[in-house]
Amino acid sequence: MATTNDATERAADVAAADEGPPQKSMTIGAVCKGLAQEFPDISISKIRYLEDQKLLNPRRTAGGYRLYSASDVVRLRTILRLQRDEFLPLRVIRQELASGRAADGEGAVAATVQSVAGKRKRRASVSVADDGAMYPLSDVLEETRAAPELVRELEDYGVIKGELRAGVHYYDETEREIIAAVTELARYGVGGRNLRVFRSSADREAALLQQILAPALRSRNPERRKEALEALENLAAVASHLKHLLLIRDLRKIAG
Amino acid sequence: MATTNDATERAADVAAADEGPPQKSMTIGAVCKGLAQEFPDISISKIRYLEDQKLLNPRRTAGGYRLYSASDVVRLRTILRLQRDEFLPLRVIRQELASGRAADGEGAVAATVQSVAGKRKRRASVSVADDGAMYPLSDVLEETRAAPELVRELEDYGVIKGELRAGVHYYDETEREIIAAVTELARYGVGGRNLRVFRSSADREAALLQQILAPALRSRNPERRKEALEALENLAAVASHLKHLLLIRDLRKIAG
DNA sequence: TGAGAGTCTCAAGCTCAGCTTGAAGGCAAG
DNA sequence: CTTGCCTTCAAGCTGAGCTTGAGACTCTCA
Repeated sequence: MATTNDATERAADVAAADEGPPQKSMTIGAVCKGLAQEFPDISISKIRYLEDQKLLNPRRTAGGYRLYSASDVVRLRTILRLQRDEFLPLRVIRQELASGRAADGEGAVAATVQSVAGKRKRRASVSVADDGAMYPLSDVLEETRAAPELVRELEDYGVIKGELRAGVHYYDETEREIIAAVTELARYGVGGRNLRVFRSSADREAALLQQILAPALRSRNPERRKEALEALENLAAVASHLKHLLLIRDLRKIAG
Repeated sequence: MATTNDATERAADVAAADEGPPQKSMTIGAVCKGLAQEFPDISISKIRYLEDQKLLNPRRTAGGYRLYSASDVVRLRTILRLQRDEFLPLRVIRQELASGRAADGEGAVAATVQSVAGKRKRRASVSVADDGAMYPLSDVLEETRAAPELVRELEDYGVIKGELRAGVHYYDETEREIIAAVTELARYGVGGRNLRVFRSSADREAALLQQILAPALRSRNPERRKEALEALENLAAVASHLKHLLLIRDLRKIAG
């Protein structure tokens, strides 16, 4: 794993956009550190492996050190995203990149309209297992176009909590999606106080599922525990689907 | 690999015989042979493996032989397609199926290479707009493999109501899916009485959405009413997603 | 009422993708 | 010249996704 520290300083301005045109290459350690927030399971050896597999091809110093340009980093981010969110094998990612079909979501710049265009639309499956990726508040606000006070409201209600690191609020993937969803609801006039309805039912359902799986979850046998966690994931998926169906059923009456 | 031969012929009508409705279940060998065209790397052991991984759950004969119904075969095809064309790992496919996000694309035959892209067929699995299709109880029971008393229980609880036509109970698409979901939950030990939790929260959320869209829904202007219905669909989708996220968030605490 | 094709379970094994680890050493900069 | 980051290369590890027997049972048909 990266054991850098002062290299971090250089890494900090991964996406900084004030420097002149060229030449802000980073060493492998800096790149790794810079991406660690979004991709917690990144590692130096993994980056090297990706190069070995012909997915990257950074410049080198005279002495043989890898030097990553900004676009190299973008490419790497794309690779990691395709791998984590779209479940594509490296062999396929290589082809997608080669055929120019890459297109990073939002990325470092612009980001007008999330588009994603005619790409494959598979959402990152939300799972009980947390991969640990964290996003700074500023990114979340920009991506979701959420009102800052709405985020505060959510924190006040205890719906999200974030994490304070070095003076910056960070949120995980789920929290980011919650913010996006609530923002969407707000556009239709569903205000913050109405969220209690959602929150309390989620709490009650979670308690129900917990009760059912409690014995297995408390088991000391890791095998059994793992099975219980998988069951939990499936139960959550089915339960959510059922809730959706019931809602639809109710709404149908309303709609006429 | 497929080791079938003429037995396949017999297998086709294993359970046909005297029953009225066309319930033609097939043995594993017949299923395998039938899918071999579209999926050359299918095999009997693979189908069994998928069941082991909780992706399939066919009926059994008294002697323990697996019997695949038409919908089992559809499900299997969907699994194989998601695996081959979308590169999804089984763990994710399981979730997609559990949450009803699957939806098979007609597909008939051939379709080799299937050049990615295209195919944006959005087939909204569940919509507020009812297409009116109805299914007789017998079909629903066979497809969902639900216990008949569970269906009665659901009717008693007012979760589904069905329709009585010529002495036969008919259910719409949504009701059928509700039955399937509840059956799935039952497999994990979530009993009928627990459904109150889901039902009441759905009711409350529906009431909330209705309240918000009431003016527009009551409008005499058909244009405005149509917009309101669309908004209702979107709201339902976002609300369901939000509920899912909140549930996940809660479960994460439980999981450790 | 067998004979024989088909199927069952269960445990062990196999292959490949996707990394990780360790050894042995070179580069960069205070 | 020392300290920490970097290099290559070979070997090893882990989990997903099956496959392969072994031994026993089931189903259909002559």
